[in-house]
Amino acid sequence: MSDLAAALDTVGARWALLVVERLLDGPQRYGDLQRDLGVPTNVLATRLRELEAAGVLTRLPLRHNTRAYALTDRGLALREAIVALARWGAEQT
Amino acid sequence: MSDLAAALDTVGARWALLVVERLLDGPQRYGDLQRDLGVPTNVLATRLRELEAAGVLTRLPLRHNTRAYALTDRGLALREAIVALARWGAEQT
DNA sequence: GGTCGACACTTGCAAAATGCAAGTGCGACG
DNA sequence: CGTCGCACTTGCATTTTGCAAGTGTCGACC
Repeated sequence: MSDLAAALDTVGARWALLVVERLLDGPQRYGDLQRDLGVPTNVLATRLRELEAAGVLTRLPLRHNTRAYALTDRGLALREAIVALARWGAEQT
Repeated sequence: MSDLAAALDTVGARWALLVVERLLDGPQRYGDLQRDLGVPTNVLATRLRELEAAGVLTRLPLRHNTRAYALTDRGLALREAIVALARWGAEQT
């Protein structure tokens, strides 16, 4: 499997990169991600589980039933790729 | 819609970026893409149609019922993003 | 002139992913 | 004790993806 295929295998699912992009601004809570992105709640829960399993993000317990999601170093390393893709998306010629 | 969401809207579908990556090496024929990538033929046909409609690639007629797919400038502009993603995928720490 | 093979798809259908709406558990607060 | 906010889960319809087989066309060969 090529390197690109490997990358897409972990962050190629729908909403995955958008979640990571949102977390580039710092840790966010579940409800914030849901409202900001408009992602269906069950899909968000699935993605967060997958991205955590892939070592892209971690859960930070805040209070009782409140936690925040934060990028790991591996997650932060996606910044370049996300910026490149976003710039391409902005060039609607 | 954010720039990233716009980008993913056109190249976020499964196999789309892998097709583009393959075309970075130069124009390829349908059968080549299919064999090299292992993508299901109906999905490949759909992606090529979508990517052509999005202005990412064009069809080059070669002989009778043979044509090649080549990236447009807009398609070539994806190189940076693809390289960044592939490098991230290669860093399996 | 008929047959065969290569090429680029299309079609039919099953499986998986996604989306929507409603429901669940649980601690805090009144 | 009841209600609220938060982080999910669950059930089900819709869409996407994948697999296998079939179609049309043209050139080469017999």
